[in-house]
Amino acid sequence: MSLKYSILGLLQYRDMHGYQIKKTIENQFGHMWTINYGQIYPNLKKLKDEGLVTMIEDANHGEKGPSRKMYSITGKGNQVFLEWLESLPEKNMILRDPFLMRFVFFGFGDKKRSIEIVDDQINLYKAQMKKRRENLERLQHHDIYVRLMAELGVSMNELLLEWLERSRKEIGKSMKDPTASSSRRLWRENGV
Amino acid sequence: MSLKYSILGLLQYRDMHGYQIKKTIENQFGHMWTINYGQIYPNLKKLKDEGLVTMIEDANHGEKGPSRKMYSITGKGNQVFLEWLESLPEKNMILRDPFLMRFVFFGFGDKKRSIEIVDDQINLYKAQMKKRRENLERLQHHDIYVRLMAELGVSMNELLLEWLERSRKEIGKSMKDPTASSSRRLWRENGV
DNA sequence: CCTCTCATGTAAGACGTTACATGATTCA
DNA sequence: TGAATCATGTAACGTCTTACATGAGAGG
Repeated sequence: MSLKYSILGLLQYRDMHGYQIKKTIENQFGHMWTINYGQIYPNLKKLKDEGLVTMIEDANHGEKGPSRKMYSITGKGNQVFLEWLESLPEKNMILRDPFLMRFVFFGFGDKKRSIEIVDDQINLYKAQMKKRRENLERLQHHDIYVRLMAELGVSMNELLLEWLERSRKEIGKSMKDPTASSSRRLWRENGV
Repeated sequence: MSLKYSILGLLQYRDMHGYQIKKTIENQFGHMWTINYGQIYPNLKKLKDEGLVTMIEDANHGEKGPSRKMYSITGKGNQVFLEWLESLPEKNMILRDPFLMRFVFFGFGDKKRSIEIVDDQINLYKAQMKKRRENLERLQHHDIYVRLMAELGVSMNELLLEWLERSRKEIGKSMKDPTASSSRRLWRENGV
């Protein structure tokens, strides 16, 4: 997996603790990824065992808030990171979306309900859009790679919103036009 | 998970066997999803045990090729499917991409190598684009939902290609311009 | 006072991938 | 003759999610 390497990548910028790693991946990279502690902490432990990072208990932080464990990348970690960075990605993009999985089958359900669900998605992406635009503004003078990633996040969001609005209209149209829904049979006959 | 429900959805169109279900999900829905037999067959078994589908050994197929097991949706399966279809999606879109995960860290590696890896992605999406456009053409008179999904697949592909080409140029620019790479420090100071 | 954010972790279970086994047919 | 496609399945392994436990500080 690449989480391991992403952690090593973040530690190139500076030493970090687990909580910070999660926040950075989720908020700095275009708001495109999610990760949970169940992945972060075991991975940090493993990286430490493999000698790719070292851990420093953050003693002078102990007074206020919970104890922090800062991680630093080692020479070996650096080497492993660079090897990964320059290798070709093992896999293609993976996309999973419970909404889109439903969407394909909306022809079998109630149109009004479909529109409600689409509207829900529109609101979701509008909220996300706000975050992503703010994030992009904040990154204006940063590392071009991080900035480009943030731009991709915004562009994808825009595309999705336009597509959702268009889909909403087409569903509305098909509610009034009785001939539009008869195409199900064609697919049936077409084979796979 | 939604694979279970996607299978029920496909069985709304017509009876299918496992192999066919895989092909349909991969090729009919915008070439956006992948699935493997390790998911399909256990899921079919489970659906059968739950009484949501029934299995008919395809006897009159036995002469040529391996034995087929056709699955039909039951009344109960139909009911469960419709409940799922009209419920709100449990989760947001999940995107994972080993390429994008590398991309954010290209500032730490060799620029020439980065461009090679970007070029590789461009070729990959160009090939995918061809498939997706053909798929869309084939679906011209089909179910609007399936068609809209295919359109989304093409649009996303286009967006990704444009973004990759632009990124390629920007990496090239940053190779010549020494001031462009100094922004790493800013992020460091910015906190998380 | 209550909620949010900060901070670390584990255990169980769900989900997904890879690799293997098997074998016929079709097409170049 | 060899590769691709059709067809079904399992076992082992890896990854991811969810739920839990714990506790302090900040701000409204």
